[in-house]
Amino acid sequence: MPSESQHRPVETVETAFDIVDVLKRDDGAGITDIADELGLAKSTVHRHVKTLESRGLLVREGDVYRISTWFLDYGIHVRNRHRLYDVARPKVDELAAETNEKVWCVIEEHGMGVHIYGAEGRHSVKTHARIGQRTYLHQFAAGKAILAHLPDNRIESILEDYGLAAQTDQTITERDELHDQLATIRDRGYAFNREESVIGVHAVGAPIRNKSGTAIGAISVAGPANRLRDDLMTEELPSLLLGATNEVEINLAHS
Amino acid sequence: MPSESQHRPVETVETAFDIVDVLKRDDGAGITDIADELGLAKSTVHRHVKTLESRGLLVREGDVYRISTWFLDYGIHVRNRHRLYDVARPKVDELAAETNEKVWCVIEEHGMGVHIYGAEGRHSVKTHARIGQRTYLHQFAAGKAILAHLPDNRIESILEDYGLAAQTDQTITERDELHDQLATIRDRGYAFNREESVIGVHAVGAPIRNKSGTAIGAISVAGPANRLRDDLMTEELPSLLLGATNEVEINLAHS
DNA sequence: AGGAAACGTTCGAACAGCGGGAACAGCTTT
DNA sequence: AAAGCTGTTCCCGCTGTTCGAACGTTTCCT
Repeated sequence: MPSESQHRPVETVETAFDIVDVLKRDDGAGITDIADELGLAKSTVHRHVKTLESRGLLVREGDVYRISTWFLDYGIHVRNRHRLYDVARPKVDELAAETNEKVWCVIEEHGMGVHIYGAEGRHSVKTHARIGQRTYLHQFAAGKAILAHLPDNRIESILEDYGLAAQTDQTITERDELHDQLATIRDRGYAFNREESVIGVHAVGAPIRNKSGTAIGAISVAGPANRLRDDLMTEELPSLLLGATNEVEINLAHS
Repeated sequence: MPSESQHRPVETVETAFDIVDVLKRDDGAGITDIADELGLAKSTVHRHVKTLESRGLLVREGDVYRISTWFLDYGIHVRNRHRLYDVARPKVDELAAETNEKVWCVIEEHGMGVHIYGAEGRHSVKTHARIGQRTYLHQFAAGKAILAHLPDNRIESILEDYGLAAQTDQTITERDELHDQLATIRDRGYAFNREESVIGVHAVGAPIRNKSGTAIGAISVAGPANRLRDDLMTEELPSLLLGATNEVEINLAHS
């Protein structure tokens, strides 16, 4: 996000979170492993780990340290306090019941899409996505719906920061094509995803905007490509989605 | 948890998490507020906040900084990777459907009970508890079920560390009474909570033990006191619960 | 069994870098 | 117009972090 940055970071804090990241990536590790992986002295890592452990942020489990459930406490707190969560959750549940597909609520943060709540429909695909997952905005329906409804300068700076990495061979990787699609999305008010993030999965996404028209999040419906097609994909789902997002926007304005 | 601790913590890391804690408690704050609350210089707080923000861990929202959804990512990761989660979740869902009450899966960590998954029954009370919530083990059914099935020395050290704080006027605050109850719980295999954590709420909890018999977590059913009583409370629910926890224990052993 | 390797842990010393105060800039308030 | 409040930047001094080496245990290997 920060294009330039003239500030000198607190390196000790960075190493602490580097350690946390290693423990997340490797799903638990010992002192020596961490030290090797980060190029730090064992004693340094040891002191950090003991500090984090004494705060309860890490848990020793046999011969490895793991991230503790304190992060779950922090994370759920963040979600519950988000202005969108309380308003969007019932609508997401409704949509899942109506469509029988997987429905996600996604918010924008630091130029990425974050899945904060998902509801299972009766036939919903066991999806790739998890709560908390971060995805590039150009790679999926909800993300494109958000991206299309951000101010132009933010769109540019996001594309500048993250580029257009491919997830499948259908992912948009050309700037021109993206801008064309964004214009279309702005026109009709919703976005499609045809195997652009996962092969075999289609999705429809619609933005949730604040009073000034800027997207703060989106709701999407995802399902198998062979079920989400024709009128269901192009007419029914968009209409259901827009109904839901409109309600959310109204409730959001009066809260 | 650490009764002794001869190690000197990394103070810079502690202040970083102190800041995170303030932002969680106050639900967002400015630089000056944080500095005042922690007794630090504004410049110090500023550097820390900018460091955390550049990592994406904080988000600036108007004139306050907030904790970001990265913590949700960390937290959900912790939960998903927990050996109990995958095994217990379907059983918790089943129990909620069978009993129509609120069902929780709780694990032990650092001598406290952490709610990692909850399922709504059709009539379930909108409960106090949230995912990620930490509760003293002596204050609720799942906690007492866990506590009863820990090694004696761990029980002692936990009571030493946390004491017996009251949550309601029914909470156990006497050591003798607690030990009596724990013995009973060990005998019959499950625990009751009669308005000990929330007035008007009863619950039944049963432990989930590993091969060596030590509890690693518990499952509980909670509901209004006037519905959870008589045979339902003392016979039916315990029997359903024990069926579920036994299955979980078996699946846990073979995974 | 015995030895070696690998682990987490402790210690002291050295200098990087963290913390603090004061000054600056932008904004609203009075 | 000026005074109050922000967040931000600078630089200096000293604290506290880092590292390497050595210790004590356990595990693995031959």
